Amino acid sequence: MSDNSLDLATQAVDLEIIVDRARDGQKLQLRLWLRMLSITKMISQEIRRRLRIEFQATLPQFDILAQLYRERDGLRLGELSRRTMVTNGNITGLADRLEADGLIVREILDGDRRVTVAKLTKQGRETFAEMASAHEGWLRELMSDVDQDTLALVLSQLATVKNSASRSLVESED
Amino acid sequence: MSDNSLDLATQAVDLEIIVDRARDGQKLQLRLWLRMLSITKMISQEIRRRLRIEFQATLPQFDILAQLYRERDGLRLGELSRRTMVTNGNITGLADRLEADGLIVREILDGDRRVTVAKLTKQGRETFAEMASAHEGWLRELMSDVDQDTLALVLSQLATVKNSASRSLVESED
DNA sequence: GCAAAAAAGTTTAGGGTTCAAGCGTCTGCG
DNA sequence: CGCAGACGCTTGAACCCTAAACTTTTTTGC
Repeated sequence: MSDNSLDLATQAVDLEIIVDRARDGQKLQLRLWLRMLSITKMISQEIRRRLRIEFQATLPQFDILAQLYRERDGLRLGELSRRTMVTNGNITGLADRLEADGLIVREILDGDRRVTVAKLTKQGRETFAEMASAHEGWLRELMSDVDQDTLALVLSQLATVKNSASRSLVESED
Repeated sequence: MSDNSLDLATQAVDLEIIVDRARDGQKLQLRLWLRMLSITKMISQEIRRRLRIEFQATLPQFDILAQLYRERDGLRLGELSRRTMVTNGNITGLADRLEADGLIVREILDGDRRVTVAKLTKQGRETFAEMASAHEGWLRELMSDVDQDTLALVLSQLATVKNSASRSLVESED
């Protein structure tokens, strides 16, 4: 179990925990991680496939449209990057393609010419509305064997996981 | 399911469903999906970052090494593709780079010259062992605020989600 | 005021991802 | 036998992704 042993005094204590854990059948963090990874890979491949076939769009594009859909006034590219967890440089190319497809427009903000704001066009709003509805249906379909109670439970437990990871990431920034 | 409402007769019916679900505070499937997506994105960005900094490796490369590590005799590229959920074409490039780095070797199978088998080199085994140990530690760190019972519970509930998605995918292949 | 620092986007280089098309290599069946 | 189709892998085109360097514009500190 790879105890990154630092100090002999705490070792004795830690060993008990380790033994208990070993008894339980192990590496729960690793197993949970691998399971989440395989599920999201499986589902997002399918979502990607359907978006491509039915809407000639990609998942990151859908993601950006979703953010803009609920912000009538548009969002600056940096904010878009933060919300979608996509790096800044990547936003540029995505916005280029969405703009070329006529789904969004880019406008330079008066008062600060460094800032670019992206917003949906009329066509962008209409197209996204269709996509979102289909997307929701696909998910209901993919999770149709899971009852509502379980869904709600997993949802809340995953909040714990998310908070743990968030905190860990913030704290390791020192 | 996919109610791309085509027909006015069914519309009225669908509306009731929508209203009921809205009352519950709904779209659990969608919310669960978005949560899983953001967690895996967050964690895998961090794992990627550390793999790059500490081992000059990428996550898919790590994934391939992991599969080969537990198969002393190596795996054919097609099998590798299936297990890692990476498309065939992609395996080629990944194997090219891993081979160039001296971590794996490719051998043509006697008896069927279409088949290529990849296996770890000595250096590959050693490097992977270090990576795996670090990787496991990172996950324990990222999930350190989640207690063991919760981990075990989420793990088992996610199995339900995974099975649902698997079944749904297989059945829609007709 | 003005140079230095910071902020917002873009560009670049190196991977990764998919799908579809291509090329050898087997194999089943007529 | 022989060859049509299946199989296993590689290639190519288009997109996504990241980090790091670079531009342009604005702010900050004297």
